[in-house]
Amino acid sequence: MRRMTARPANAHQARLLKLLRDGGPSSRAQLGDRVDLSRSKLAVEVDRLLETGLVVADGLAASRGGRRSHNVRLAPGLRFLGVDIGATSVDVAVTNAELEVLGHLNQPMDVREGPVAVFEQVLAMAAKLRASGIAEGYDGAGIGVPGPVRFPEGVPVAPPIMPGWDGFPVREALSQELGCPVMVDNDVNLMAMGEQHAGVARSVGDFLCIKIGTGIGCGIVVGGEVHRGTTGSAGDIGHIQAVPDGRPCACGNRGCLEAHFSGAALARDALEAAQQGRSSELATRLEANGRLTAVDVAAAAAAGDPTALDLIRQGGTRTGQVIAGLVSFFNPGLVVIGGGVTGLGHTLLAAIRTQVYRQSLPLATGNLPIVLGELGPKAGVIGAARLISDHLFSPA
Amino acid sequence: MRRMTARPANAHQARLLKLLRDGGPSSRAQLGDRVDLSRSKLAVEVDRLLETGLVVADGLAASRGGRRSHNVRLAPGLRFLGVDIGATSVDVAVTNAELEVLGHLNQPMDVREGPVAVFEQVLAMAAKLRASGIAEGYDGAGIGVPGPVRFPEGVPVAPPIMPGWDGFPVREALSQELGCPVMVDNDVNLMAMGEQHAGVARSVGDFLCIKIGTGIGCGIVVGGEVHRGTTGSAGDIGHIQAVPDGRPCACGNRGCLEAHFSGAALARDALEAAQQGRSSELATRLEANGRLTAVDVAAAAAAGDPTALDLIRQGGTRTGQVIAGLVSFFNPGLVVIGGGVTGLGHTLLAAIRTQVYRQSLPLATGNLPIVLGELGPKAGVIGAARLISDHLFSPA
DNA sequence: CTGCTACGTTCCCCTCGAAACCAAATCGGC
DNA sequence: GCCGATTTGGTTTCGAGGGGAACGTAGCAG
Repeated sequence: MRRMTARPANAHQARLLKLLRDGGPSSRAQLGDRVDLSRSKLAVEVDRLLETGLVVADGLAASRGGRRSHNVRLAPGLRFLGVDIGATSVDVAVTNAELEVLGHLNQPMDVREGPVAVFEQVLAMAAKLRASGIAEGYDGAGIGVPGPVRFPEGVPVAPPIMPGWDGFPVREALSQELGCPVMVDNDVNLMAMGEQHAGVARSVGDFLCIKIGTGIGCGIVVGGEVHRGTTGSAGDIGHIQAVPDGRPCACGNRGCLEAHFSGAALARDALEAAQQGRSSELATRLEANGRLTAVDVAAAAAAGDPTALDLIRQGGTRTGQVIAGLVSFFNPGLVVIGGGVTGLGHTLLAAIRTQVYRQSLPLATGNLPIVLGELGPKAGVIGAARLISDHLFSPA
Repeated sequence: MRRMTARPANAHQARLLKLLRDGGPSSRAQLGDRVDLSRSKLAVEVDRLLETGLVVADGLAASRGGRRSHNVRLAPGLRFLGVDIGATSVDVAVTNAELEVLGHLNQPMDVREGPVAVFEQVLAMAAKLRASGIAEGYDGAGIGVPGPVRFPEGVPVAPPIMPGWDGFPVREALSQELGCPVMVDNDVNLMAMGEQHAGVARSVGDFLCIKIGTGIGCGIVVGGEVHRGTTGSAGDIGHIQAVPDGRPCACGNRGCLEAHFSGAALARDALEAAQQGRSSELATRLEANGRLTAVDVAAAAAAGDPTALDLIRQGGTRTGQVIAGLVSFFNPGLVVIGGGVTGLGHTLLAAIRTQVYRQSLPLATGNLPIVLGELGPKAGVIGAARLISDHLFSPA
């Protein structure tokens, strides 16, 4: 099929496209309720969108006591690619224009293999999804990388855990390969956008989204918009000091949060506990798999292993200490916990909550929900799709 | 004279008023360069503003090679009152419409005496300024209080250091007394607005403004706008844990930044040092005045007293630790240090800088100026005047 | 006096919003 | 079951408002 060529001609059309994306098929009347336009102007702009093909008629809606309305919807053939590059795995998904996930693949992969190898993988996965029949092509792609990004250019800058990517023109390269527009952002920001679009953070203006995976980061949403900071490194909380004179960290300092709690730190701690004979549960799993990850700790904790539970609680407490500071500072309306360690579930959440509620000001915590993300691994790819759709659904 | 009765009728007029406020007297052509309006529309709106009396003709400008332009300016008789209520003193200033300070008074006062007593004081100071002839009346007033504020209503909420103020209708009460519109905000936010308007933070979109006075707080500016948080307590960093299991704090926790460094903590430490005979310089000053404040420590440090220098350095290091975390999280383009302890000057600044540059990520600190505010005690009152002018120069 | 430049105003056309108007469905009464 | 009242959705008409360009005006330089 023909790929998306048109772009909204003005802010009104952009607004309408986003309403159709977020609200699904709608009548002109429904659109009119949500946008500040006269009915005549609205009709004109909808007609123009129909002409471009971005929007198509979608039949008559059921009557609600009067004349039935003619629904319109976004072109059903539009397809966005959402890519979430983690430290140790890649997620690729295809969505329609309403950002519903039509297909989703995950593959282990080491980001340190560099952009060329990773892109090969991503392109193969995108091709596989296309081959499965859910997409005839891609109208745009969003991609998240585990490090700071110079957002306007779509280029990673000084990413600690993916040194080979520094300055690599991710946006340009991927756009060339895929033949469609591409936007790049930090993976944590995309997770925040995902939970904002389709998860627990719907209708919350200011919130924090803590992603605990191999590393640890924080998406910051202010007034509905992602805050990226002056150099694109906002939310990089992994190297905030959690323990004075604590463990040495790869960054050169001591006591960084990430050195004390993260997927990587947890795996190290679990290994140590197993080898020192402090946990038979973990030792068994080590013997079975030859290595230990956060998943093993989660399983051991679920089986009631006290050492595993302790590791999780301690990590949660450390994380909670840092979050408590951020909550006092930022006064968010919601804190979302997500990322690979969500499997640790409510043990982790409870430890974090306890610490935050104890340490932050009552005024800031009084009405502050601290919850797990509800989209899991889909948050990142949905956020990525949302990123590119926000871009494409804006005036050219 | 007649007080300001008119308000801008639309967003264009609001924009023009703000341009005249920030840029001083201007010609229609100059305004046209800074606003996206046709020359015809611009002329119409300027004429309407002239009719309302908010704007007046200001003679002809010098020629720049062609026809001379007719300047316009904001009504010269407009007067704003800026009030900055600190924990231990009150600042009151009068500005013209361009927010230039025409008169400024400061008086010691304990905020814990409650709103009624403080208001009496403030009104007396406002009357004194008016009596001096610089104002015939006030067109609006901005007021800063040292605690969280429910911004839309202008009411303090659960302020720790001013318990008698909780829920007191500051905005309404003051508006009644002064007979003009009033806006209320946290004092730290106003300091940030002041430095943004007329100080070091001009033209910086994202910055932090750390105010170290009796307590310690932080104004957060995102995209040029003050971030107040969900419950108005954003920036309340005084109770972030700086020292695990550190000193007990009035808030019930231990190791809060404010318990280890602030005007109050510094005075306590200085007293202890003097009494323990660790500093003859401080002991002399204690004997002379019967008490010690941050000013004494500054003087002792200036005289080379090692204990005083040590106290400042240690405080700066503690503060720097917390700021380092905030910088990693927020990635600002500038950090401004202000408040009562600015007298400690570069000793303090150096300690803060050292700590932040050591602990934060290079990407976040690489191009990050950390500077002292340049407006001193005027920052708060200018910010207050700016707050009310922003309000009055917006469509009703 | 004659260009030249900059400033301000006038005129025309297009856009947009509000309201009247037209169309299509349900509901209720007989 | 028919018919009008009611409700909801969509279209047309009309007038105010705003942008662009042409035009008029005021100062400077030679």
